[in-house]
Amino acid sequence: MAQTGKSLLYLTDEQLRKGTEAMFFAYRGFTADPDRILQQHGYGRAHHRAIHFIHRAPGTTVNNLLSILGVTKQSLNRVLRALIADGLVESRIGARDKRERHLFLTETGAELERQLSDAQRERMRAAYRAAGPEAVAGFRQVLEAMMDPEQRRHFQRLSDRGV
Amino acid sequence: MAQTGKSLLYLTDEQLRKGTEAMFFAYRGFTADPDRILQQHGYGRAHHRAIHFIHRAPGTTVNNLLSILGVTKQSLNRVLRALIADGLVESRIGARDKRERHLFLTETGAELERQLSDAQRERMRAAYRAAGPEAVAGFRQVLEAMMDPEQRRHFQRLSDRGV
DNA sequence: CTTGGAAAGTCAACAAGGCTGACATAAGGT
DNA sequence: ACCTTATGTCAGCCTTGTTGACTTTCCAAG
Repeated sequence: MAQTGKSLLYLTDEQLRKGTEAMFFAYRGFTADPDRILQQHGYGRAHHRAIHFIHRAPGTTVNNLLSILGVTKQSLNRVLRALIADGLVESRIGARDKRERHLFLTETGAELERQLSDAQRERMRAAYRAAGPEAVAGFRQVLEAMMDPEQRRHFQRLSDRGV
Repeated sequence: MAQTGKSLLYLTDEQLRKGTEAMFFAYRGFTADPDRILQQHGYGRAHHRAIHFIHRAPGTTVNNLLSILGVTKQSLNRVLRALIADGLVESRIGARDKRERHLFLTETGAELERQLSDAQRERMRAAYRAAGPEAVAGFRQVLEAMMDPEQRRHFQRLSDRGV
């Protein structure tokens, strides 16, 4: 908005490189806490992602989850099979379209989700608090601009439900 | 700075959840371009990381690289072996301490590094430009606050050399 | 000068989680 | 009746992470 007349020093290669390195190191921190919890349960990040988005969009179909996660159905299926077998996820046959499976977290699944999101939220909260509200707004703006259009659609669709 | 009297609405669980999802989707975009290039060369992200940090800190030792990347030496060694065999990385025995290997990019390695960082930088530049300088400052603040202390030390040490 | 320990490399084995390809089943739509 | 879609599953492969065990090289302290 008010950037046009300003210095463009923030677009130097050096600044951009710092941004990429910050992303790299921050993402490691971002996943560190959940990773520890998941390991105790014999799960990995793939399970976390499935659990997270099933929690966020209960009753989502497998196909929808596939397009959010951007993996193959074989890959997702392996993860879902484990979560269903362990009683964390329930798969219900669709009422209208009986080919579809609608996915839900069981109480056990919701419990693990809570553990994982609590841990991740705490780090996020600390970072947010340390940086302040304006920084957080900027953080989100840049991240959103960095997404591929399809990913941005998913992100915004999820946000719209939640706000 | 000026946040103390402000609304704390930016620290709600909903805002924090959006932050985590933004990180997830943005990181996918962040790695998408280099991933495509790497695939053409038969490499993966592990190779990219090695190449990036060898470029950033030419002559770094294997041990130093290990602690930046946070993987095991066996894992890194596999990657380095391939890069050395393919003539992208050169490993020179230390002058002072001959046990150490100092790592450098060859001209071929530097060429690939340029390709990769050009691609990644273009996406970063577009995101930065779209978001504006204040947003970028906030972006970096939040990311830095999200890092583990050890990762932050690495990040800052690299930044200090470069600025 | 010997010896302990650090730095590095290597081999083997394993697991997670991506991928492709092929195929089966069920059910909706034309 | 036929085609397509949604899902699941089997088999096999790759990358990249892990642990454990072992060797070689070499600095440095005793």
